Amino acid sequence: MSPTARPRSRIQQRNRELILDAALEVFSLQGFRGATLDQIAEVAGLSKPNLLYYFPSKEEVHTALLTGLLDTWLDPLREMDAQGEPLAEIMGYVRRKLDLARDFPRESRLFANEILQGAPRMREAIEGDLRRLVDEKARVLTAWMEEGRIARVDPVHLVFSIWALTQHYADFDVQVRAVLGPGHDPFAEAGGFLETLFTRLLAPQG
Amino acid sequence: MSPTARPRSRIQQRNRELILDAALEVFSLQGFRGATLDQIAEVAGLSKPNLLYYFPSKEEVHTALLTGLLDTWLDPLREMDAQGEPLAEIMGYVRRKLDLARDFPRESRLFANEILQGAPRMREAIEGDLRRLVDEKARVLTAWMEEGRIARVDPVHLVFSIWALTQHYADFDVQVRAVLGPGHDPFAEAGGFLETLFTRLLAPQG
DNA sequence: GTCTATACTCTGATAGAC
DNA sequence: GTCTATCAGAGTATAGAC
Repeated sequence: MSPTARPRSRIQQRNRELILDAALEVFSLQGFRGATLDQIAEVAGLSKPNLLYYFPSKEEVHTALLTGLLDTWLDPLREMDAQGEPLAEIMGYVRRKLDLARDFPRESRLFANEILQGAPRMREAIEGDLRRLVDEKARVLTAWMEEGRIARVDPVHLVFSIWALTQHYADFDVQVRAVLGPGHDPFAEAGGFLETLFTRLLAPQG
Repeated sequence: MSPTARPRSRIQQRNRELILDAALEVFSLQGFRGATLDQIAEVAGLSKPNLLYYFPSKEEVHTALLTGLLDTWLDPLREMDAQGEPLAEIMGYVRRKLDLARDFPRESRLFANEILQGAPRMREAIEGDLRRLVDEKARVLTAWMEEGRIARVDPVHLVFSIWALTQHYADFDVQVRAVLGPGHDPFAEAGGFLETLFTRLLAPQG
């Protein structure tokens, strides 16, 4: 009666999750080459050979993390609906992307590391799925602009700006907190700031 | 007729520059731990022992790169003049920061790597010099807002947004070019987009 | 499934000839 | 100043006992 597609014992399932969580922690901070199986095994609370019982190699652990990451990362953009109210749809996207950065900062840094290094393990996905989705949504944005429902601006760079502004709070978290000092909630403040920014940028021009 | 005063010094100077340039190339793509002296030596066109003749350790090469990097990175903000015309001063800052990202993408990625990893070798500078400068300029921005010369917005997050939007084009260059496709000049387009963005964000409200 | 022991490669750094 | 040779330690991965 188990609904799991690939039957694994609870122990296997649990240890795989422990390893992937530990790997996310280490890879996101050190990059692929900078991370070591020793570090990952220690964070996971397993021995190194035991880790290699679950994954055949370091590369495979990394691949398991990247697989699906891009999808998760792009879901908020997919949800932007051409039939909805333009400004509300865009602000909803910004909101979802910022929430993702707040709730999954390690995933954001893993992605940032991969791109910084020239996307050696994600090039294909970026030139394929990512590009197609952005092109599609850029057409939606362009249509809204031509209908006069939002102000005109380069639609692709608009998407870039949403990525840059939201991911900055996850990837540069250390810097953001150091500059703000204690007693601040960076993501809460960012939410208000970004709402102001995109409202003023996109408000239909008189 | 002028005899070379210190010929050895000139060779040293040249090789040090070769090494630092190669190290910038490798560290900016691989991070500190991911980079190897072999890679750096090969890019520099020297042997590994010869590299270590000029710098006593891998750590010293990295430190030599980071020293002064923050200053270079903050100079454009330092130049923002409280006595100038507010919008022109801010746009000048955006322009200078974007030019820096375009002309020194490796330095930008080196910095990004350092922050992503939790700023283990720059924490002090970030909590000190960086924070002080941002606080100072935030007061300038706040004064301009209170005088009604630019629209109100959180001044520190305004600075964050300038960093995020300009550095994105250097750090995520691979992704930007993959999405735009051939026949684009990302930095030229970004210049126009950012001018529009900050003009609309900061135009004094009616 | 998990462990100890270990093979083998890579990496940072040093010694010493020229 | 630059090279070859080399060391010690770290790192990935495997063998095999339990």
